Amino acid sequence: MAGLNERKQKILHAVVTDYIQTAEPVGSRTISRHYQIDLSAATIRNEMADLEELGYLTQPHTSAGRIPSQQGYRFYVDALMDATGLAREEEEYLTRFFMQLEKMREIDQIVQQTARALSVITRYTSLVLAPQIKQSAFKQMRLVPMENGKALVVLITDTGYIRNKVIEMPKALNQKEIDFIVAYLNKELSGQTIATLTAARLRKLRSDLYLHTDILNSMLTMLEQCAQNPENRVFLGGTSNILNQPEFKDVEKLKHLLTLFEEGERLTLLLETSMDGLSIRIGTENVLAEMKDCSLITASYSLHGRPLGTIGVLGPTRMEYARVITIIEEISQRLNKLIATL
Amino acid sequence: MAGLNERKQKILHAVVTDYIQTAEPVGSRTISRHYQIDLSAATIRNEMADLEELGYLTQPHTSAGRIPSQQGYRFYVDALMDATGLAREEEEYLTRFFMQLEKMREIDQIVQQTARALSVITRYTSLVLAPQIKQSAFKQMRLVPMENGKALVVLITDTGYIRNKVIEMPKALNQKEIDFIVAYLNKELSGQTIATLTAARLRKLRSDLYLHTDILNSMLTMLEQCAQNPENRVFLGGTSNILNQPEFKDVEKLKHLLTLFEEGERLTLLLETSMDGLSIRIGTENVLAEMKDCSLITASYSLHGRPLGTIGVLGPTRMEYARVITIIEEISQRLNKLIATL
DNA sequence: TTTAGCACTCTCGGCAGGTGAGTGCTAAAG
DNA sequence: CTTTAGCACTCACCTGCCGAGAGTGCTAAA
Repeated sequence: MAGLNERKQKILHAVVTDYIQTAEPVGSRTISRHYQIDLSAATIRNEMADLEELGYLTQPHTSAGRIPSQQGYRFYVDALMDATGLAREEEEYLTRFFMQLEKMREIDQIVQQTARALSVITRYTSLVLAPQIKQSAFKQMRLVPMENGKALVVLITDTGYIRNKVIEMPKALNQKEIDFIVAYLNKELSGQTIATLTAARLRKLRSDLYLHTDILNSMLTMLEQCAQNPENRVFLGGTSNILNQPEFKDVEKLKHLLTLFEEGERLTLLLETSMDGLSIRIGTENVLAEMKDCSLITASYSLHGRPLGTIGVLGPTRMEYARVITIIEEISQRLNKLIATL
Repeated sequence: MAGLNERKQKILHAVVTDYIQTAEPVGSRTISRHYQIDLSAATIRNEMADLEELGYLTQPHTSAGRIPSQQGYRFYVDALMDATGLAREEEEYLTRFFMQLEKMREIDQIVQQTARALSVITRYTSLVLAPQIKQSAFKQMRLVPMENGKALVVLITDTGYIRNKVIEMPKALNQKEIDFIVAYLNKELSGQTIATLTAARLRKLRSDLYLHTDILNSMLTMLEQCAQNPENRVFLGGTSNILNQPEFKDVEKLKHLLTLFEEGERLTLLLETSMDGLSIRIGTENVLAEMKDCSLITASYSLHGRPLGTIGVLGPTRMEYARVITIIEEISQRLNKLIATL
């Protein structure tokens, strides 16, 4: 498998690079002229025939140039690709962008804006997965009395979520009682994730606060809803960018992708399976059939080492891997820093 | 202009109906056979030639059938179209959907879900404009002290927005002072829209509460942000539905539309100009150049007679006008009722 | 082992011819 | 005067064909 001598690697590198730029099958002549490989077209032809037999290249038809196969891209990404830095204008754009972002305190907005920036800067479609409320830790919970027997429950998590819910307040409570309940809940729950609210734990809370069962129930209902309701956590950016790729001039393919983009649950699942560091899925390495002609590059972002969500870029298999990887890693790092300050 | 005798109207009606269904140019034979018009194809041909000369029909090329012109659709919508009721399954779907919706109390979610339902049921792309915070009236404002010198401002509007902002609390205030400030603000502002907060009004508030300038400033900052920050208020549903329309098999057209879909500000502007009852814009009647081959049907929804936002359906000019209009009117009415209960 | 040369293959664009749907016009029928 | 049948005509679309061009594989020489 790794049995590619240096010359073959050079040629494969040239083919991939060229094809990524032009989207046209690459011929032997092109390579011998445009790349620093001092070999004649004929020699390169022989090598390319070998590379095809080994599975790294394919021919769309007999008398066309070669294009990288999925295996070819994989080898390129694993062994050949040269790391690139951020371009200066990219760097500046990001700095400006994150300065804007610091003003926002709510994670929803941050995530949505990140998706936008990611697609603008890469010129591909971006997918961003927001943190799961369920896996977020309590920071604070508050109860705000309102008029006509209602009250507002406010929940703030360490991941930057602020969630409100209006509840009925079964009987009038004075401020002292409210303070007591809230203080108790905060003491008990602070720092724990919502998912750890097991039935046993709930029983304990209920018995500790047996004097205020009604109001406690209402507040806990909100938590349960947060734990159960799987709200849409995926944000897209630059959907129209796929139309710039010649491989998607076919309307049928497009339809499959655009339809997928509207299926929040499946996208969530997809991104949840990529929560560990950088991941590159090429073509059929993607589980979703709709993405068999695409590559997806993802990186996770985290708070205190705990992974919260994923940012990703989707493009054709003919993607500018090196550039996108650099950008994604940069953004995920900056996002980490930002979230730590929430 | 209105000089169409009954026979011509019947024929125009038949052409539009047929073309809406098939998307193929309609020939004279088709009409004479499939519609209750007891005329030979030849007669219909003559009438169709007249209709073309009058501008209601066009021919894609000399020896093809006729398709309605923009003017043809306009006449159809204004005079010919027969009103249809909701299909039973549509009715059932809507009832079920709005029962779900009643559980949600926040307007953002309601609006987003409405966009989804609208696109599912019409099988076109839907656009929904959420109420403007600025034009919403205060219901309540609250200040919740938090640890380490911070506090949470909560704003609730009559349109169902709940907005939070964490602010610095300049000096420690006791509960009594907080209660006083909040009570005063609520008394002063209740029932008024945020946009009415003129400079003069703000001055009065500041002088009335001169003892608490710092905290007041922080709270008012939030209101100013609500008034200024034009957040994205447009929600889309069923974007991929445009791909089912044969008129959009051309990737270039698609690109223009999809790009437009990402431009929130322009969409907002578009929908804001349709805030009065039902509106039907056919082809170039739409201001946006990207929509010159589309029709947009919109209806506004309101609270106590005050229009809050718009729901709309976007399709090709060859749209099922009657069906879509019925659905849009139904949904906007149900939405009105729902919002009144918030 | 590399390279030059050459025949071969395949795509693509343009062109010709046939087909079919639908028209406009004319003249006869009502 | 209106309607209808008939017929020639037009145009899109499909098919097959041809030549050009790009690129290959193979062979034989360097």
